[in-house]
Amino acid sequence: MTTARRSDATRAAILEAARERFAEDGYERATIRAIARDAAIDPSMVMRYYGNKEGLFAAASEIDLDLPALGGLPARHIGAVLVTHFLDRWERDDVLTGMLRVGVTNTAGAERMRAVFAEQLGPIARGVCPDPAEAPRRAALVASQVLGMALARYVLRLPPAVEMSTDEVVAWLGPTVQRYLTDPEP
Amino acid sequence: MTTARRSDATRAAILEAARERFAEDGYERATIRAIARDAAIDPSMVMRYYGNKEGLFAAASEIDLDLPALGGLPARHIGAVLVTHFLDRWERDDVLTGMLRVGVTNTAGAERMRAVFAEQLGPIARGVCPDPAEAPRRAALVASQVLGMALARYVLRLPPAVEMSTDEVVAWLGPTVQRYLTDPEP
DNA sequence: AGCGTTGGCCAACAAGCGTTGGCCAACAGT
DNA sequence: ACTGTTGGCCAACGCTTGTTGGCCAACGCT
Repeated sequence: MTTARRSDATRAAILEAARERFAEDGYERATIRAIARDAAIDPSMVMRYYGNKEGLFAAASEIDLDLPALGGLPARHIGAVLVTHFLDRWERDDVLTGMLRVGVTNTAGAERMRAVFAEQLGPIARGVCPDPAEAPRRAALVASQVLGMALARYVLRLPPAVEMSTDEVVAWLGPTVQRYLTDPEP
Repeated sequence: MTTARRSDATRAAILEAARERFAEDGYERATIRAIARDAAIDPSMVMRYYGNKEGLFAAASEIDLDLPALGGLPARHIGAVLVTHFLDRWERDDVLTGMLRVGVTNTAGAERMRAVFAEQLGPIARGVCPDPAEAPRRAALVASQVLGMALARYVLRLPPAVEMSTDEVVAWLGPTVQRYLTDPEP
């Protein structure tokens, strides 16, 4: 077991600043110098602790969608529950917005997103959709709608998407997600 | 009327190279030097003709979704027609992928996207949805699903989304878009 | 008290960026 | 043929970036 180091606070501060900057500015415009300034330390410390910018990004983008277990749930409510959860998760902090920003411009970021959805949304789809072999496709459909709304609402900020209440979003997207997961193939 | 200049070919070459680079790399990583190299001219020419990088981007991102007139169409096919058209438009060239990439990291890019969807998708929604006052919201919902699929399929390249045929995508997304446009509010 | 280890800053590097201004050849009008 | 205009390249500028290595103070152990 590893004992606590004196530098752990600094490491954490760097990571937090990095997450914020990556989320706000995307990979290229989030400079190590700006991150270091936010964390109130010298840029060289970032290098010392995380090797290089890619390493920092890898450390800063460990993402947990934190999806709920859907075990005892009535099958026909899954869509609404899932959309509700995604909205919550998206508004809790800006890690997911960051993932989206970085995934779009950076190869490593895109790879990370593929992994996150395959590992965390895939199993859920496998649990509820009619034919487990179709689970990846159905998960991708759900991802397309959920990510699309996140894009419109939190990144592009299309005014009508921003103005909708979370209840309205759930009412509109819930049935869509529900259909993608549980309806027979069209 | 303005007469043709000798430099028009160069101007066009720059614009084409710019579109490609912006689409592939996003705003920051699409450097003027790289664009000039692609167009086989000197970087300073880009400045001469387009003022600065922002001006070049503005000129390179004049976007036409080229949406069809839906006049005589049976109302219940609108969803499928629209999705089909978007897929076509998206695969015809990489202007839209570029718009997406840049819209995510660049303020001017996001602004451009808001304008494009408000001006080109808005009117269509106004024409077919029950209450014209709800048109912007419904257009935003359609945008969220269409952009989300584009994101998953052409930018993040989630494998299941890439592997689906266009027919399958239309079969799944068509009803969603249809519902967003014409169903009564939930 | 002495000494190795750790945490941190400073100064600098090479590379790449957007951008500028000057120079030269090819053209067009007279 | 002469001259003004246009199209183009070259070389440089000031700046920012990621990254490196050396130096110093604070700590923890014996």
